[in-house]
Amino acid sequence: MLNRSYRGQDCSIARALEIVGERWTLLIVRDVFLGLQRFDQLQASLGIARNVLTGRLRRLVDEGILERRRYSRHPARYEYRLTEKGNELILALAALQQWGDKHVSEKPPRVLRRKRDKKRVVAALVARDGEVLLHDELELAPTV
Amino acid sequence: MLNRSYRGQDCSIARALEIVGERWTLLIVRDVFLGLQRFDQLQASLGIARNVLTGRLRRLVDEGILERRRYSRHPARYEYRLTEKGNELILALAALQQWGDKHVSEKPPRVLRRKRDKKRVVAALVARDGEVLLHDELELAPTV
DNA sequence: CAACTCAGTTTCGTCACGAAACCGACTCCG
DNA sequence: CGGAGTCGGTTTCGTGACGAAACTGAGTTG
Repeated sequence: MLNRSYRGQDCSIARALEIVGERWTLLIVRDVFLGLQRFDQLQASLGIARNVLTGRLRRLVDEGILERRRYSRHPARYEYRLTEKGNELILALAALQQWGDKHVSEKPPRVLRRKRDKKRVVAALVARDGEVLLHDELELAPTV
Repeated sequence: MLNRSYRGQDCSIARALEIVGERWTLLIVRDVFLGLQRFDQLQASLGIARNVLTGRLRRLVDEGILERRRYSRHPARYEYRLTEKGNELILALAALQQWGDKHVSEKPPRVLRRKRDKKRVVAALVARDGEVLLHDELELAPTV
């Protein structure tokens, strides 16, 4: 996906995709969440071209999704961490993962768990009373 | 994003993004969910090049996310509907929207509501006991 | 019968991407 | 003390996806 904007779209989905909708970007966030934090680790894991990785990391840092921190001077070496803003993308990743598990993967290779007791965790749409909803009970309404 | 695959990635997120991670694709799904179902409506709403829209719609139909149905013969005219598989992407869209609402939009232009009582609905990560979780309580574990 | 609608297709130039080589600072090994 | 290796990139170059706009063809409307 290009970094071009979706001009004329007054929509949070479009705004979000302008930032994280480029090719590779969400996979980089996934890998950093999984613990890969250095340039060469990411490059090896993703098989992404190095110049493209450079660009994506720079963009993610500019947008406040990743934080670039030096873990060694002499020589200067850097690693990337998720910021709070970056961590909040986990929900979207989980939703995509669940959809992929159900519709395109044979066997889900990874599952999301609660650390405390290792019980499975799912992404869902919930009302304030805790009810989990299906799509036909939903509507997307403009705010007035 | 290109329609090229993320080769060598055994990951449902990557699998999902191979299908819906191309530029425009998720915005098309959003618009169809909002009720825009004809070629020219989508083209006008998105400002997408017509040849690109043609390709995206074809791909979405091939993948079973949209269904192309004739609503008029003489002249033959078609509209696009979400399949069940397509409807299940709403959760991922909602997650992206929420992230965009919080981090990049000034005022959320649209909200997700329960049809029945118009109460707000949110995407969240929930354990089986109904507890809503934050990212630091989560881990992504390989299935054995 | 001319203008308009709808759902595309064709053409063409540009720009983002992928591959691979290169670079500079530093460390490790013999 | 010299050569290989590591890390985090940058540079170069060819290809292919995209954007813009014109065109098409079947049918409808005034």
